[in-house]
Amino acid sequence: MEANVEVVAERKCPIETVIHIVGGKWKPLILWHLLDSNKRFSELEKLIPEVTQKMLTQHLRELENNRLITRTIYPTVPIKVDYSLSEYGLTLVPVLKVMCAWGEIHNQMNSSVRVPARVGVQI
Amino acid sequence: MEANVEVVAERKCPIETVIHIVGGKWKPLILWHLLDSNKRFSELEKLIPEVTQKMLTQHLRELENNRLITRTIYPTVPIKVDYSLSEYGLTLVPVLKVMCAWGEIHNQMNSSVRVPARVGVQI
DNA sequence: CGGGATCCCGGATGATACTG
DNA sequence: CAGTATCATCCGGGATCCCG
Repeated sequence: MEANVEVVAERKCPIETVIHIVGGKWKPLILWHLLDSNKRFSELEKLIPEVTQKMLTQHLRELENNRLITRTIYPTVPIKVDYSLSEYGLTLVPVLKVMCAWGEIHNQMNSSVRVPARVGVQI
Repeated sequence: MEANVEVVAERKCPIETVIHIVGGKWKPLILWHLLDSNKRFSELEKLIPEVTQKMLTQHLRELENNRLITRTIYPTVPIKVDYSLSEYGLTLVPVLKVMCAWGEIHNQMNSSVRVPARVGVQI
């Protein structure tokens, strides 16, 4: 990671902005767990067993750089770090809730119905 | 694309579902434009000049398979096809709106403020 | 404990040419 | 017009090892 500032590309479509910010493979889960309470690095590892350390670190960094989460370092030995939603991150919560609600409905629909693809209306 | 039904993976976090559905590189833009009105394939190409035909087709197919959009074929010569939000797709609109609203605010913030990355609170 | 540094793969994306 | 087919490329993500 060369530059210390993230280049915020010009996104004409604000939806893309949101996708870019919460769209990483593990970011929804991370935010999901932080929604509950602050979490240490090792706690997140346990809560999301499939994630590798590298990806957890990387996604936490991105969320941090986007100011959604706060990283607090306790310079004890051994070191302790915990992550929490920032004030700004909290403003995203309603958005996440709405997404969740729709996602749940969609999941339910698709658990019962197999999607018949490519129907293709003809006129 | 082998199977004609999409395997809907078990997603514990509904946010991931939404990301999966609208998170393709070009999907937000496509939906964005369809939000306005029905669009023909060639219209979408003009509205999103950077997309290749292949990717436009692919993402339209995925949106169609997820039932968010409807593909209507007019077998004229030359053929005419147009895409529109389906009824189900319309249920996603409020979600998109909320995402848009937050995304716009975030974009404005980041257009004026350069993000100072990795502040790292110490205690 | 909480990472960083490297190497690597596969799927996502792109470029180009062709077609019903 | 609205795609499909093929080949090339890029990059997110994983595996592994190392470090203060």
